[in-house]
Amino acid sequence: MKRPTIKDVAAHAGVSKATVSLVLRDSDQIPESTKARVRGSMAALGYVYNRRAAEMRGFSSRTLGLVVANIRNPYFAELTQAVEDRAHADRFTLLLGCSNDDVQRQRELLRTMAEQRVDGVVLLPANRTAPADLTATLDEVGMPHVLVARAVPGYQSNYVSADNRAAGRLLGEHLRERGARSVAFVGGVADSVPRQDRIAGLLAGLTPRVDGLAVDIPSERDADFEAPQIVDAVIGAVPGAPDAVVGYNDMYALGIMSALRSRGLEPGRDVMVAGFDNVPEAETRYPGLTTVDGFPARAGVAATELLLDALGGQEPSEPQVVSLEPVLRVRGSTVADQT
Amino acid sequence: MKRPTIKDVAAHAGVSKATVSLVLRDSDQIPESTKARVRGSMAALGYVYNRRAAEMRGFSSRTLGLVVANIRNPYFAELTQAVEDRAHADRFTLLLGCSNDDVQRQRELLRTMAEQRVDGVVLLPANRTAPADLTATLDEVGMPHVLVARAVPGYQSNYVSADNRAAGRLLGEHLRERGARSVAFVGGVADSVPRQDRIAGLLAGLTPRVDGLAVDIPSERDADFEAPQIVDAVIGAVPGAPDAVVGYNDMYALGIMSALRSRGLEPGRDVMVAGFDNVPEAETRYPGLTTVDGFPARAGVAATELLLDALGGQEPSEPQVVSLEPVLRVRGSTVADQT
DNA sequence: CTGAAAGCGCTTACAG
DNA sequence: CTGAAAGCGCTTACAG
Repeated sequence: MKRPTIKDVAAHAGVSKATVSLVLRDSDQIPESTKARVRGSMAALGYVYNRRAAEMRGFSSRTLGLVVANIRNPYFAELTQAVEDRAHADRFTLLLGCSNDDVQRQRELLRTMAEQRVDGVVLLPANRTAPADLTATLDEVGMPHVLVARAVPGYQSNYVSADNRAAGRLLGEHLRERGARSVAFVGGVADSVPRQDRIAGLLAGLTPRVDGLAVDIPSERDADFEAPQIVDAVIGAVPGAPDAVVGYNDMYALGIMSALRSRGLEPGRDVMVAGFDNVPEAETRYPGLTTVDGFPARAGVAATELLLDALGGQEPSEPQVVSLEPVLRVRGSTVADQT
Repeated sequence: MKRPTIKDVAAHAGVSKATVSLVLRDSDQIPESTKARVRGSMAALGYVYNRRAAEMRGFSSRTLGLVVANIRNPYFAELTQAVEDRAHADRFTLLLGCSNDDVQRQRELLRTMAEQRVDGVVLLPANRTAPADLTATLDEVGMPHVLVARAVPGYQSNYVSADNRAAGRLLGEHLRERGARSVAFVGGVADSVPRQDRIAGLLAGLTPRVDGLAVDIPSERDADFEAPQIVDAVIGAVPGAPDAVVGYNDMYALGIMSALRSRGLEPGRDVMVAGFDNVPEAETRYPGLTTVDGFPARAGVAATELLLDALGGQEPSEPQVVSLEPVLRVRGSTVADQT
């Protein structure tokens, strides 16, 4: 029941282990006749290459780690898919971990990945990750890495993200042009960097017409998309409804649209709604959701390529920062006669 | 720049490699004083345990593989998250692969996972997977595995899935009670087993009131949720609209709801809409989407536990089949006065 | 063109 | 209580 090794293959084919190893790498030192015989033995025995044994001779494990906060947000799912695609294209296998925005769990996952000897790791940090967490789990362990989507203030490293401030500004300017006078911001964890950046940009874009948020309702945990309670709060907090409700991301915004409708308010006509990310649903729902594209697939690809580059170089090079220029997608949720 | 090994730790602490190894496993043969000293050396050197080297002495890699068709469907995302959670609880790390419903790519992924020596694999098979594919990539390689969500006809193995036929029947009976006389079925790949089961169950539930589908529009690829074109076809094919449109899954159904609305038809009032899976959005959208709960998280947990059980046993035991009893969730998309 | 030997970083009997 | 030695499945110079 034990798995066959090159030793078994060698015995079966009547050659040495070294020859089998050379056949595995398709070396041109070995004549085709021998290769064919050895390959026949492999097939006959059901031999499977043990990459992890090979790795011990100094080879790369050809695995990358990906730790995400969760995978249920379509933005993260799309990013995950892109990282997997890009890694697969270079024949890397992906180890996946979901931290569920739990810093302790994130630490365990990063540690395990180091023990598994991944070549490097893409990290979408859990909310409230401290720089010291990453120093301990990444730097001290000498694991090449790149952060994506969420910065960790005070921690220097490779980093790929949409420019959240610019994204907020685009949305703010659009809402101002559409005549918004009071704007509510809903969802996201209070102290998260992307949230603060989005709000700061939004306010910059709204000025001078609006000089602050009418309502600002963060959520306890990031994947809490239970918009109904939130919308109650929004509507309750303002005399009449605000002109516009901006979700921390599209998932919140879509929830808000449904909640408004359940109260007889039509998004785009009675209240403007907008989000961030441009998840696929933002386009296909009716009315379409105005949002700022964060290019999750591009972010995933860019992060993976940054990581692969870092693996190539001997010297730990300067931290690279890639900022994706956001693009506004105007749809029916803010302009009633658009789809 | 090379990573420290137990040899380095041993030298630093003035003990033998064997002692370091015993400290790693927290053996009670070693006095606390020695342990403390050795651990101090580990910390000082930044030592990271090399699990893959340890594995070569016959240890498990403590990794599981998960290959899914894609991760963008929230059903699969939820299932993936559940598998990761359950694996993590037993201190297993997950290797993730996305086949994108490409059989060739699925084969590569399974092969890589075998080479990486995962202990076993959970597979959500790509559409059109042939039994021979799995025999070659799983059985001949001796890799413990469990299929989930989609059966591969003619292939015997551990299998976890919702009972799609029962799910279809529940929905069919519900639509019949609601007075449906013509029903369109939309989305999903034509020859997929779950699709055929859902339709068969649906028709059984609709009989005798309805004796066939008014329209049946499969999609080319599984993640094509572009409902607009599909809805055109649905509406174009029937004199007037059909009474009810059933999506192959909730993603199609949600797309249909939006598309209907964009044509001035209100789901639940003018046309009934229903789906399968009960993704989170089905509940939070307005109107809520009537659907049949397929319990993705439970399926993921059950599959992982089946796999972990199979790893424990020496003998390859009889294939286990777990069928999750579906539950109908009635919401506003078929009953206008419900939420 | 192919084989014998050393070594990757661990663990595990077996001595002492 | 701790060390020396063998071995897990590979690869890589080095001989022949």
